[in-house]
Amino acid sequence: MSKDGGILARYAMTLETLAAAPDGLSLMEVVQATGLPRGTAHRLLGALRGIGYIVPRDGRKIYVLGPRLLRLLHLGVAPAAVSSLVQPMLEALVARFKETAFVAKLVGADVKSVAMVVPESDGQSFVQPGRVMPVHAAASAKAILAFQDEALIDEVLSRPRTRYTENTRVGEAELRADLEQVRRQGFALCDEELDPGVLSYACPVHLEGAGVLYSIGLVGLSRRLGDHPQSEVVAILRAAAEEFSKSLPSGLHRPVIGEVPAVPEERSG
Amino acid sequence: MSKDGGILARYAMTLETLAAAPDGLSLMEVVQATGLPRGTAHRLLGALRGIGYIVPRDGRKIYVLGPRLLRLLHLGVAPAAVSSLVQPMLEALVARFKETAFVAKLVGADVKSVAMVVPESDGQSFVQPGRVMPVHAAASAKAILAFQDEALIDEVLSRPRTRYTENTRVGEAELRADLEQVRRQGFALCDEELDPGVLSYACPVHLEGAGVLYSIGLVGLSRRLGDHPQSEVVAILRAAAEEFSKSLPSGLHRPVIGEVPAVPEERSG
DNA sequence: GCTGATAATTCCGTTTTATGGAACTTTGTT
DNA sequence: AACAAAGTTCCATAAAACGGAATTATCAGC
Repeated sequence: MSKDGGILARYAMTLETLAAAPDGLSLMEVVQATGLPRGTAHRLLGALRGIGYIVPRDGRKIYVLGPRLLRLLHLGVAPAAVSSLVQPMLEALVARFKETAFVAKLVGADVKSVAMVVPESDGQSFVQPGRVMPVHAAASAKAILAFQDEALIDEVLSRPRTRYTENTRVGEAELRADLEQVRRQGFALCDEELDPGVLSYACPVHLEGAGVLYSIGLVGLSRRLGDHPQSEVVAILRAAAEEFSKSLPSGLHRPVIGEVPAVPEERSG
Repeated sequence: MSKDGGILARYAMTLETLAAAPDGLSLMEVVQATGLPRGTAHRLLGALRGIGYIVPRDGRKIYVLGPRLLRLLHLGVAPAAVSSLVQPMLEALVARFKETAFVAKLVGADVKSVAMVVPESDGQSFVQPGRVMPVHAAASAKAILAFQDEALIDEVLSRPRTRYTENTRVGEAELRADLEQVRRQGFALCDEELDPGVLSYACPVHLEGAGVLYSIGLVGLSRRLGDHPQSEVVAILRAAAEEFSKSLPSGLHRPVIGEVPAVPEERSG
């Protein structure tokens, strides 16, 4: 059977066929579109479903691209690519709070700031997109890390931590508690943990089906930013995160509502 | 030795390992990160490279995610997601020409309009969002189709074609010549081929490494739109296409050389 | 340039898995 | 209920993956 590509060629073809179909495809539609034999197409779809690259929609016979693939694609996108998307949102935040607004992204096991807008009033505080945020002392990093899987969290927490200020939290148990709190509350807060006198908030950006890869936040002097009620800041950041999420090429064609019951069947073996 | 996942599990693992490494990984790094045997990892990387999912960087021994994955991302993006992005650009075009401006996207083997802005003066429009543009009689469709691969062009040209006006081109040879001209000139022009008295221009949007999936164009009455010199219309549409391309999340992680200036300490959180 | 270590690549006999046509089961329709 | 169409399972055959070992390329340091 050796056509041109290798064994993966037909998987890739199948994925692209599904990607091109806004509402998903049934087995027979895939067969027609790809020219694969029925049994073969069925097996390929099963294998793709097995690794979460595609997902059955609604009932069980219509397939769409799945969350795992979406996440992979997001991870692969260069940070700079999103900066133009979020610029207007960040500017709106700055206009609202007169503080620096920024977006951070998970890159490998680091969290990097990828876009930032600074209020005109304090021009001295310049921006360094690409800066790696310390995971234990930056709200932006905690907001993202809290929603990663255990393996990544373990890896991150196994690294050495600098005590930047007397507020910096360096104990592993402390930090795990922080992350738990972030998960519960839906936002992260760093109060002079990185720089003295500086306060920062960050909200995770939940990508539909792809988990959390970005956070959006505010930084400013505790004296000023602290004047705003926490609930107000968080509410507005949450709204911005939601808007950001929607503006990203997140959603695949159809909302993947149903949960993915990870590896439901493993029979016949 | 069939572990839990299927045969694809290790490919997925490899892709995710690479996705987590913005600067790419060598074979041995992949081996270390995944625990795969050397020979196996080498073979997997070769297969992934064979289908364009990963790409060797610089020399030949560092692998990063490839353009074909990026294309998958764009294909999977719901058309509505881009409309907010292009709205400002379309409005600028409308302000400039006082004609309807729109963006079309390749969806499967069809070209659909996904966003448009109509000049206030005339409430009438010739394009509605979601409308499938006939591939043989719409500049927007030709601008996209011209840059697809032969298989897709063949498929599209094998379908029946309606003769909308006496200018409509239905002959296969004619249409192939049209596409060739689009490739040469970098834009498509339909002069009363779809609706009598209506002229339309469209330029392809070239996505970095992902080919052409969108076009951006103008439609209007021949009498009015025809008054503008073709070179002027095309130049401005080209500029808009370029701007659009840059605003999209194109670009996978790049062989960025000037990496992390590693600023010692600065404020932020 | 020589040399020694490390990474990359190729080899190849063995074993596992994919393959796809056909048979079978489920689903949906008149 | 009967029929048609889609979905699923079966299975002998053929093909490809497998991975350890051997080979070649790459690159230090001398």
